[in-house]
Amino acid sequence: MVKRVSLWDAGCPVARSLDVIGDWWSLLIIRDAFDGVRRFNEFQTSLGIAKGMLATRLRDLTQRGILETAPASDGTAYREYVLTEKGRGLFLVIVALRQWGEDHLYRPGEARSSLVDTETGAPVARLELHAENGRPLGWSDTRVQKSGNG
Amino acid sequence: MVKRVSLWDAGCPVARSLDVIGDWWSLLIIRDAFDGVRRFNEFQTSLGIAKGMLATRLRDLTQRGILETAPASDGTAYREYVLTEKGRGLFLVIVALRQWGEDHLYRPGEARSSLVDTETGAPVARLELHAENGRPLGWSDTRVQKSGNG
DNA sequence: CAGTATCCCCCCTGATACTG
DNA sequence: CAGTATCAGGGGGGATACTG
Repeated sequence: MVKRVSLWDAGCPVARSLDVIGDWWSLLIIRDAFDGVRRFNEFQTSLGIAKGMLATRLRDLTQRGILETAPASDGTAYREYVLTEKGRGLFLVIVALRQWGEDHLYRPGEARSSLVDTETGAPVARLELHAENGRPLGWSDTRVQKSGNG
Repeated sequence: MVKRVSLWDAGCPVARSLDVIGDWWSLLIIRDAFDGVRRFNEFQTSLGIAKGMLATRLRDLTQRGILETAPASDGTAYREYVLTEKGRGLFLVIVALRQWGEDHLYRPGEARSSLVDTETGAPVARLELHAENGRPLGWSDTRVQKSGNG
């Protein structure tokens, strides 16, 4: 972000997404937002981020339509930061990152958080890609069809 | 990466993943690798990245077990960079980023690449989260169960 | 609590030149 | 082609102080 080189115009949705949220802090802020964090100070202590950086990131994410501010729910004069619908659309990105981390970045038995179905308390099913007809698809079963850059 | 602050130890798989691939260039390199890019120069021209940066990133990703080098398939003395199984595990992260970009970052009719089923040529199905029993799950139907930091 | 303002360093990143 | 080496800059990012 505030990118020296922008791949926005490359015609690849992956690059364009990264242009918007592809920096270290943004996705962590968004992750916290999904976990119910709403206040400036909550983000700050949760992430250990410098206040100035946090203010900048919060402002950027708001300008990009990923967060929006709302009056504080506790009646104080402060703002709260909540995900917009566009921001909530990033849920699967977070889930995919979580799944990969669980798969490849932990030693067996090492403590970690997990995502569960609120209704049953059971872990959610693994994320999978499918074809139109429901057939499971691996990376080698797909191809990027270019109308611009892939 | 080469992070001043590391959230590796926070017990959150999302943070740990971002610690490994959470910078601008890494995911773009990985995206290219999924698209069949293998050679140093291919990456360089495809991304417009500086050679020094590319060399560093390639080395980092290799050290982290996401890429590995192989002898050039054309018989030259050079190396090729290919995804390991761990690297291929990032497929769904790329797909999720692509889907979000398509959903929220393009004007109607704007040219962009898309992911299709090689066998049928049809676009892949939308990525979705499900419960153990197959019920579709939205972000509000889930909860992060902490055993560490969420 | 929720920021803004300031200072400052370091490293990310690009550009260029050089080597095998 | 596939890198390595070196230089230079800009801004990401932390720390601290200040304000409402």
